[in-house]
Amino acid sequence: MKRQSSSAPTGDPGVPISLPPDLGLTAHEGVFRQLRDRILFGGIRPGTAVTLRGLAEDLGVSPMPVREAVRRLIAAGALELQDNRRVVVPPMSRERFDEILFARRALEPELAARALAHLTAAHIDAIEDIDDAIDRAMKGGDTESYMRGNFQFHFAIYERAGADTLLALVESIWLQFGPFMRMAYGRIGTSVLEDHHEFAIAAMRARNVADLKAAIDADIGQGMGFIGDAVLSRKHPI
Amino acid sequence: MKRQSSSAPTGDPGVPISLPPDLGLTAHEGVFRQLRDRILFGGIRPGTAVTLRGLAEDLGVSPMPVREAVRRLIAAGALELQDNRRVVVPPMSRERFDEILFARRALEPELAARALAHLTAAHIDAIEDIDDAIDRAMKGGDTESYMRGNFQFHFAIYERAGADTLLALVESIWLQFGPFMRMAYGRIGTSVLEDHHEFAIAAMRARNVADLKAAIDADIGQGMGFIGDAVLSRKHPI
DNA sequence: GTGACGCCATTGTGATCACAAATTTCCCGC
DNA sequence: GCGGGAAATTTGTGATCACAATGGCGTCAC
Repeated sequence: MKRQSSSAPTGDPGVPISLPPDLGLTAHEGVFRQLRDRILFGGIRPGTAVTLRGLAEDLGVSPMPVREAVRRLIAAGALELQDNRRVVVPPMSRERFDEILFARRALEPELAARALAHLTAAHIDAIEDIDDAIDRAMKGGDTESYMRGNFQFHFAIYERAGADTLLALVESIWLQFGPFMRMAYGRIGTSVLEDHHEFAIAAMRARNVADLKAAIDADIGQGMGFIGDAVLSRKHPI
Repeated sequence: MKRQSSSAPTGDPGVPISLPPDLGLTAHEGVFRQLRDRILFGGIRPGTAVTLRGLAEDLGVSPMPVREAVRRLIAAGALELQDNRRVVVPPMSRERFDEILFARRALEPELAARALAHLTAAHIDAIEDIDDAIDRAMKGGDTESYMRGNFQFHFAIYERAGADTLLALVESIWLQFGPFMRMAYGRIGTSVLEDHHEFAIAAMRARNVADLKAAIDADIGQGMGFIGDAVLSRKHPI
């Protein structure tokens, strides 16, 4: 599926700014991934409006592919279309936070369990490398790298389950609490975190399903507890 | 949010066919609901291609709002965009079916449990009315009404939980197995069904959370078992 | 100084046009 | 009769234009 001829009918040189040049995917798919990453890793603050034309200019495309990407993200719950037709990252509430926590604990340990049989030693080594990078980012206070690493750690496991339908549900959930991870880490810092990734890696090496599910569950509880404390304690929950 | 002026620039009378005249929602929202219902209640056979222009003509709008509605449904997993750019209802596989079953059992009993506290006697009466309608449809062999009733029964309960995030996940899941319900009932008929709705109603009246969760879980197991037997036993799974 | 009213820019929505890829159709050659 | 390739149609994708609604901003009255 090649990209269109990028004719750039206007007189300007037509240089896309932050979108990778081509890569053989459609414009709207590229915009979607770019936008998804921004949301997932805290690039968009909750409450601030996102405009189609603004994003289109940012990414060097027409508003059209942006519309489709935004529509997808709205369907995933990552963005919200307000009554005034403003598009924003929806605010977090105690109720919504609780639902997200429940869904994560209901789905992610199962996904990890299903992945275990398909994980080779090489896979586990790669996952441990990701965890090492997370540790370095944590020590260095690099919030962005920490969040990217944490996402990679979890999904490197989940992807091996070969359960795309469940994976899509979990991705949708991550998109909904992603923006608030950034807010939490920004407020408190990453140095105080102690995740349960080591336990998960040990359980994977030991091929122990119960321990792996417990480690993932504990990691979710710890991480979400941290976010919940930081975000929901505010007077104006935003 | 009013609809646009519907100028109908072509010479034809411009009569929308199956879309309700206005109702104060955007065209793309109307198309979305129409299309969602078709998918949910078996109006679109898996594997058959859905074209943007074709649907637009059917619904009396331009291809534009159809694009957005289709994009939303693709994001929800209800439709699939193949490599050849064809849009279809994705086929069912044993693996995907198993994931859907797991997700339903993980989320729906919880949703029912959370709804219980908010259910008034009047709500339960209304739900029982829906179940009566289901029984009539079942006796009469009216597959369409049965499916609509079954959907209404479950979501009349789930909606009262006030858990929109979880509800959206469950809606996405229903969209994915809906088309195959029709296939199953079409092959075997609705008369042999015996759901667990009565037990669920009794548990709601008794305010018994555990029984309600058990009834919903049993209903899911029975219904999905029926669909699985009918759909996955085919030589060509489609 | 302060409030309200009106004007203008911005924004999402929908329609139409253009284009390339894919599919179908049709015709010719064997 | 039957396969194969070229032409024509169909289809998704992207861009541009038009429009109504919303928000922002300045101005004027008091």
